[in-house]
Amino acid sequence: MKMEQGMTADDATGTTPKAKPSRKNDPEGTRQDILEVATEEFASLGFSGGRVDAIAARTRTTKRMIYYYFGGKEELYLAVLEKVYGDIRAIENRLNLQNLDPEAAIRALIDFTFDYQEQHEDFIRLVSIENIHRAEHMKKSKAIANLNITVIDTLARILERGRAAGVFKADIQPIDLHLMISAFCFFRVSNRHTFNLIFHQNLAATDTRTRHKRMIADAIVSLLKTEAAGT
Amino acid sequence: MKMEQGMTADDATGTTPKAKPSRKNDPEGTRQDILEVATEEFASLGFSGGRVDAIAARTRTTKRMIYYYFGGKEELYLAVLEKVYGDIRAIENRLNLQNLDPEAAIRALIDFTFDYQEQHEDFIRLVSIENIHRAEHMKKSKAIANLNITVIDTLARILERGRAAGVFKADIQPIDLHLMISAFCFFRVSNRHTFNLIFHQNLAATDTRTRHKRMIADAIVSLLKTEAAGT
DNA sequence: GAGCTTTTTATCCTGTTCGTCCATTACCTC
DNA sequence: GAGGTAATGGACGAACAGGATAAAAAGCTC
Repeated sequence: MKMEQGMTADDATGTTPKAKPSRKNDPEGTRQDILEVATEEFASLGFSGGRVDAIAARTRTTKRMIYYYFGGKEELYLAVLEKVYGDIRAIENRLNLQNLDPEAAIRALIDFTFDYQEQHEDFIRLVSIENIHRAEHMKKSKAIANLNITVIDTLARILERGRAAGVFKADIQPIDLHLMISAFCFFRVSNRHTFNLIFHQNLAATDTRTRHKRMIADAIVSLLKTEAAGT
Repeated sequence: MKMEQGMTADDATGTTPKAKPSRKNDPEGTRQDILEVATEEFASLGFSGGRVDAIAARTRTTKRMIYYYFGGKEELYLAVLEKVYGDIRAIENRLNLQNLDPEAAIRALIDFTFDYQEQHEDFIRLVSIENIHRAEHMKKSKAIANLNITVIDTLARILERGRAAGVFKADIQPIDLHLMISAFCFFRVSNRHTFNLIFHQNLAATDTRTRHKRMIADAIVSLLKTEAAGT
């Protein structure tokens, strides 16, 4: 005979008179708990590879609660995506680079992007995963569509100041610049495993990291300072 | 009553006297057929998302053949990986850039990389997928480990010539340079979907493509020509 | 064409996986 | 504390997915 949770000592016919465990309701807590575990699961195994049962098992609650709070596997995955995107945008929006001189501002922005991507592998993985799915889940998200994107604006202002000051000569669009910066920082993390395997390098090593950070910053800055050559 | 394949006209009790279809054996053909369909399936849906049954259905043969020729889902996936990696390396190895002047050689290499990635989305997707799996499948592949990688060597020689000629002043390692080029070309394709969605751009558009190609080439070249600034 | 191996087809099996049903307990309001 | 709503737990089910079994046809060698 098993001692069930929720039984009172009186109910128990066994010889272990335990105090009633007495369940505590914690809606917001369970929600967060599920969301955190789900983030790890999906970031680690992808949407198809992630298992609802596995998530439930590592939660302090049960699978039923996932469906109660999120509706289903896909909605849970979407909630995860919205959370991680919300996080990075929130931080980006707090960046204040307008009191630095243009080159310093660009370097600071690259510095931030580089470090953030390096430290948030889960984010990188989730974005990669979502691209494998051709962003089909993200397309359904109103939260992500309404995210306030300030990086492009920030970049535009820096570029403008740089051109006005005569330091930046190249005619580069803010979005393209953002793409170039993101590409490098992202790729180092996202493609780390195959790259390490094929080229016998360790992209996670500290010295490699600092070298790469300087390289991408130098590349961007020298691009901006160089007059367009024309093709 | 159904008319079954393999029935002779005599066996058929129906009124349609068909000639015996008579099966043809085509081992290599079947193998290739499976491999091609599997490439599409895995590139499109990932390893976990890809379905053995779905592959079999789009093949002119049956699921049993997949197990007969490849052993299982994972081995089939590995065969796909080995094929696409083999393809790109084979082409890379045929590049001949040593009779171009250093800058032209670098630009030609970037041109090739850019176009290849742009045109082989399946390759990009499979590499992304494999990175989500932390390259655990690739690690098991002897074929990929033994691939002859010449890009780094090619780059090293170009850099050397450039430095000797006094055109390239920066002290950049070949692998790092390859990383930077790959990162940009790869990211444009791999992260196309989320990028388009968030920044309302179309990274697949032709004008965007040519603009980006020039930008990455300019960035690399100006990096190489610039003296290291130091931090 | 006999005998053997290779290639192919059709059917079945078992564990997994997402999702649901139903009952129970906590919490809040009056 | 009565009664209603929110939150929770555990077990069940139906579809699916990877793989295995058995047997037959094709092709090769002598």
